[in-house]
Amino acid sequence: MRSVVKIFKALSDTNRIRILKMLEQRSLCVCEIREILGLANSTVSKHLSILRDVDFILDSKDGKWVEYKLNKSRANKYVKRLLPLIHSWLPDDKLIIKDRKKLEKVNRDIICRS
Amino acid sequence: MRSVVKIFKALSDTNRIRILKMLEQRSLCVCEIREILGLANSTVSKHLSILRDVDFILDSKDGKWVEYKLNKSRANKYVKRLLPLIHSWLPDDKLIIKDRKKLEKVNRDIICRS
DNA sequence: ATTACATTTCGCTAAAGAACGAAATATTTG
DNA sequence: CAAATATTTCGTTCTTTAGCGAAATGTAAT
Repeated sequence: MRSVVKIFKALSDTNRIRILKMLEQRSLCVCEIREILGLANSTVSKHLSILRDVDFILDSKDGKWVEYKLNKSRANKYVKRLLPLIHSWLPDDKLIIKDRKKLEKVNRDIICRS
Repeated sequence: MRSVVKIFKALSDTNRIRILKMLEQRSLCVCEIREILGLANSTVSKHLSILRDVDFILDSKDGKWVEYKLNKSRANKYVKRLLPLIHSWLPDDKLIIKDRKKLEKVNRDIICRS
């Protein structure tokens, strides 16, 4: 029960949904996400830890960056079902489309100076 | 976007999940749910309005009671996908099983005196 | 090893959400 | 119509959560 509620809580925030939809396009580091969402680094890091805690995303080291990507492993029974649903939803959402446009131009070597 | 987040928010509360799982068994009025959850009438009513607002449940009049039931109409694209998932989840949850046991004995003609 | 820099943790503030009781609103039945 | 009762709305309190900046941590490259 606790874990189900926790999963839904993780999904009940606009910025976390935006993050998941961005990660459908490609892996991203914290500062790239910060740039697109327009939030503080610490806030983005918190959102990512919430998503990671319920197995929606995985992290790995890439040079000085931490790469975040969707967890497609199908190991978590809830994530396995919910990720495809989210993937199929919001195809025409203005905000999501705008995020994806920005995503095409973002280059972590340029924008990452905190 | 707003509606997706709202749907997930509606699902991110233990008592609302308990209500949905109870309604899988049968239709219920507010005071029956109040009895099983052990919450105030007004609190239960609020939870029900949140679930109804996102189309998870429907209400109808039955004598002096308002009957709540799951919305199985498949009209809402999000509800259509999520209700079956929730139905398949938590089959062994202690709390859910206990709720269902109580449900078998609950009689609205007896317990509904507020 | 020192510097640079990406990320996380910490402490705080402001907004949102869950809970209650009491008052208001039906609605049924005498 | 009046009394009874089921439900909703309102106002309040307490807890949780999102957000920030600053400090701490960790890693890479000079």
